Amino acid sequence: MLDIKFIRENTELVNQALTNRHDDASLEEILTLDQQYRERILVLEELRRERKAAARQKQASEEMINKGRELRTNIQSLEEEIRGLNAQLNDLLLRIPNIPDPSVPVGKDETDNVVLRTWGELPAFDFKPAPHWELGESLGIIDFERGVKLSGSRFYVLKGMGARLQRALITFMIDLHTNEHGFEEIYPPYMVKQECMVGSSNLPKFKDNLYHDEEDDLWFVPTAEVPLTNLHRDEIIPPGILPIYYAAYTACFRREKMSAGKDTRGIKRGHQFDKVELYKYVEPATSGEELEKLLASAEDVCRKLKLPYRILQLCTADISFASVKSYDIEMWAPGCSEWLEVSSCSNCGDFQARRANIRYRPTPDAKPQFVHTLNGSGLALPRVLIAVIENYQQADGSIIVPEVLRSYVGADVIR
RNA sequence: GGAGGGAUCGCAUAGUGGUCUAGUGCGGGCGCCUGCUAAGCGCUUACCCUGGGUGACUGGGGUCGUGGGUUCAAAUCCCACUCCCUCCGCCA
Repeated sequence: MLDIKFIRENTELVNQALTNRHDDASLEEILTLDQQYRERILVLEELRRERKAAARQKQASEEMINKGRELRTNIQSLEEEIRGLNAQLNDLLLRIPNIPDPSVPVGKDETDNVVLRTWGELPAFDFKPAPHWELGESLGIIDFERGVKLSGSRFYVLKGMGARLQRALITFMIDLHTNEHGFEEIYPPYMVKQECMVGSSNLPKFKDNLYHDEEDDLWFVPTAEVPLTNLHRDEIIPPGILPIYYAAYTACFRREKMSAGKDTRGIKRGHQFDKVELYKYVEPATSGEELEKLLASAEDVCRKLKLPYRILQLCTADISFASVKSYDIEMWAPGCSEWLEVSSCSNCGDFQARRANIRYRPTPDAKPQFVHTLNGSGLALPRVLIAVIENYQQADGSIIVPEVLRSYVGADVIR
């Protein structure tokens, strides 16, 4: 969420940001509401001051009681009006996206993202590389039909070495991030309360993409970013604690309403998938460099797996709602011959911190201020699984297990 | 799922309609005193919104788990919700 004061004082800048993002939200109504709200508050406070002063008198005369009745009526109707204004204002504010950093290229859609660099050699095969859905079925490690039988389209079952390979990847990633990159491992709930979804910017705008349990009003996390953001919701972090680095493995649940019909083949886009997520709470001045470090931590996974990848700088139209600046990591998948997004690393500035009310105290006697938060996948499992299967495939349909995974998998080759 | 108890400043607690402008103790901070790692004394101690002043500062309002309600007046009474505790039942 943006600071209403900031919007008030930098309306042009915010409007420009909305234009650059191709977001159709409007500030006009917000500014009108804000002005009304503040005018009414002033009147209300004066009435309350009168009531307070009167209530301090011990004895109440008939006259005072009558005057008090009148005050009460006025205060109540004013309070109701202000509540309404505030609710409207808040709802609109929650739908305004973050302002992109000036270094983010202005673009109209994802085709304006910029490839910053590419790492590794694209593998050369002396046979036609197969897509993972063919390899997965022939090796008996991915069962699409039974996934559909259990849960419908966009669900699949991993079997035997397929399940094991995924579990190996998860463990490998968490070990890497906790042992070498300074992250603390977190195992969070997969279902959270509504206010968590608001704090991490998933609600109200992206309701359609979330699973929701009606009976207990719990929301299924679409990413561990949600619980990790809310871990410190409504907290003031004491001096000397930041930066905080968290790594969490969770399943992720997405209805994929916005991507209906897209990527229905294989395991690229399911309703349920696994992900190792990296998350940082940092001091505002450091968030720029922390984003670069976050990206490096995620990249390290690709390098250790020896999988070719490239780094994209996302343009203004493609960075996520809460983001100031984002990089995507895409791995090469020779079977389906496309670059697969395996990670998106974002600096959210104080956007989520303001929504979730996460502050820190720079020094013991300083006023609390909002932290900056960053998130990035490290990495998303199904697509890494695809990349491993397709890049490490051999002519006979077997898959070589990447060196760093062998101790976890307990085999050199999956056949 | 059933029955009961509870949520007040960092911690512990007092407060059952106006004397609460929320007290006290501990802890924290600042200072004073003192010939000695102690003790004592004084002051101070959260957050949000909104105004004034260049500034050191300062005015107003709100917050006693959350949201409503009753009342001239609510920490206190009523309703709903959230969370915690105790007991019973069920349970991987």
